[in-house]
Amino acid sequence: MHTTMDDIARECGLSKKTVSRVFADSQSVKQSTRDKVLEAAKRLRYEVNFLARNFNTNRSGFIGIAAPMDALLGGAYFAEVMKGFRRTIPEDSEYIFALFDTNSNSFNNGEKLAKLYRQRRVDGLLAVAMHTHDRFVESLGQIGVPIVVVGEKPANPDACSTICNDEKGIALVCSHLHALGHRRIAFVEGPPEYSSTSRRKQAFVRFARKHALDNPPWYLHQVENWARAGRSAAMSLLKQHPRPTAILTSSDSVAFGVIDGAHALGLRVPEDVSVAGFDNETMAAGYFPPLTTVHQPVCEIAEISARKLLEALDNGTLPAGATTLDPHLVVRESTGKPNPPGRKTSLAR
Amino acid sequence: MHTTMDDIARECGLSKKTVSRVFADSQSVKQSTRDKVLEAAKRLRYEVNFLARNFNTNRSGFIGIAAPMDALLGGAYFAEVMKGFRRTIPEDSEYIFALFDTNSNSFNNGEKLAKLYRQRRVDGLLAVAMHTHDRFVESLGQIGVPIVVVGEKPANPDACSTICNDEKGIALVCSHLHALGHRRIAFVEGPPEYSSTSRRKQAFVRFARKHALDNPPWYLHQVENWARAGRSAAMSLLKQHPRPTAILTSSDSVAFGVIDGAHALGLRVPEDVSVAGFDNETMAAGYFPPLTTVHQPVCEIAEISARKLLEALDNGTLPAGATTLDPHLVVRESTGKPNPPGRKTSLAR
DNA sequence: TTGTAGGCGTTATCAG
DNA sequence: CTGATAACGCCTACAA
Repeated sequence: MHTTMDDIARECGLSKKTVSRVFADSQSVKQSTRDKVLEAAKRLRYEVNFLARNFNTNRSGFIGIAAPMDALLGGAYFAEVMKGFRRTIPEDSEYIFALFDTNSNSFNNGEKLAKLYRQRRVDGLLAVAMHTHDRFVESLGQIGVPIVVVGEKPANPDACSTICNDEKGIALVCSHLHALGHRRIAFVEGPPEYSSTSRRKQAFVRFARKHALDNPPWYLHQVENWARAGRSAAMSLLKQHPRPTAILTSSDSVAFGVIDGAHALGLRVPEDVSVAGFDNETMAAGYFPPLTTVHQPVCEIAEISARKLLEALDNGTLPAGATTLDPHLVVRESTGKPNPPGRKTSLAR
Repeated sequence: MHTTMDDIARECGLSKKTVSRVFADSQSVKQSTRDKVLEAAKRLRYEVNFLARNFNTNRSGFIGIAAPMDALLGGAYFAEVMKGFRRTIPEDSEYIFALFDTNSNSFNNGEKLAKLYRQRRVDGLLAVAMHTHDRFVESLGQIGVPIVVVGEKPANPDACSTICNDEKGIALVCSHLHALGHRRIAFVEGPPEYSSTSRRKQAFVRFARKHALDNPPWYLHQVENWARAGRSAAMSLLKQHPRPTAILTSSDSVAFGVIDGAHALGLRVPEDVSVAGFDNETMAAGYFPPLTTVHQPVCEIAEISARKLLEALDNGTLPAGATTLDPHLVVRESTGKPNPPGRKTSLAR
């Protein structure tokens, strides 16, 4: 059927093993022999049979990308992540990417992923946008699958992950708002399915304590889902007295909603209330007003994750714990000085 | 190292083959034997070694998705396509998706894809957003790789593809504009890298001829790239005399630019000029004004493509030619009646 | 319903 | 630098 190494060997009057060496790129082959083999291979249209090679080496050559596809696939986040992956593991490398949806039933308990590994269908895994309730990292750690969690931090401290320094990010925005004169800053926290959400809230709480902000408990608001949740959160926050002069959110998506909510109440952003987000999503720059936010180095996070995995596939050992990358502040037009206390706001009119 | 069928066989006092039958889901195994095997497998944490199975069956179990990743990954189009794929080839099927970037150097000449197949790394291929200059379909047809082109139509009429009925789509918008009273309709054509672009233009030209529209040659405009190209096209079109009363584009992206261009000239849409697009992108509904456009059944196109591939993987034969799905018109606010001839337009003021 | 023998195409071992 | 022989773990014949 297909040409095999045997055919090439016979054609060249060599042993199978020598032919094998040529394609395995081993050094110990005379140049003339190598040329002869390559010529014959070209002539007979020979290609290495990876099914056989993989069987032999016990490696599939596939790297799995595990992610909640429905939520991620249309977004810029995943596009950036993939850019980072592909930059580090290029098309012409020995690896190919395989896609797995973590939202499928069997995934969360780790069953499916454990199978993937025991069945030798993937050599390693990159887990993107892992949810806090996803259990596969634990299941896999036990069987020794190389897995790197991208952008989130699993509960298990030994798990290998690469994340953005959320504490620093929050400190950056908070300091920015504080410097502008804000002392009543509210925080709208997204859903707890991502580990970053709670890290960001905790960082905010620390900042508030440290700088003795005038923050009553109801300035902390947790919202259910991304879409529109920020809007209602803002409306309830902004009806309170005293009203916060700035609202910080754990994600841009929520911040967009907060801005809408403020507008719905007849408040101007940033004149009446400043709003800041986190993530620097594509829409952030084009929003009205353009959103002040924290930029996560998503592409770099992906690159580093992929590099760690590649090294693990070579060495057999994965560095434990989280690598942390610094974000930076992007100041746009949604934040400004708070209204002087005496001045009427548009809401009061 | 890993548990093998031999271990299970020994454990159960059976032959390897019987164990094999259990996992190959063959009927001819006594229930009690089957149970014994499954129990032992569970106890010893046995999983079939797919590397061995694949080697033996000469199938990888991977379906390749070939696409220009940079251009597609952030967009709603790819998300829809993947939704269709995953619906038809679910997570728990025997197949896994592998990703390939058609923009990589080696791809266009078909070398890389042919290799993928000859090396047995993929069983079949789904080509998304194939460019007209991509040559891989031809190269692959020759070696008999099952490949389905999704959403575009390759030059080779024997190639298997699933596309939207562009002729019908154009006829729908054109009729809509014609019924509103438009007789001077211009067409802005996107870049020729997608086969759909030229089909749409040709359909427009046919309509214009058939209905004897008053269309001078300069009403046809080809633009280089999607972003901002529509804008300048509109500005040059709308400065001509007589001015078109409606502008149709071969894609929404271009239509957005056209609207911007009209606005930049101080023209109102649709009062001074109607604008219609094609694709019904996510942004279309939220644009100002909301865009009248043609909705492509992208998800269904992907589903049908995947189904055809699956059948080919079973039967060994791929249906030749293109399957065509009907689009439908989505009338929004960017189209309206043309200005009565005598009335001054805002441009003339 | 179950078992035996052999082969799939590569790489590993160890010898020359 | 090259070669003979033996794995690797499963599946396909065919036989019992």
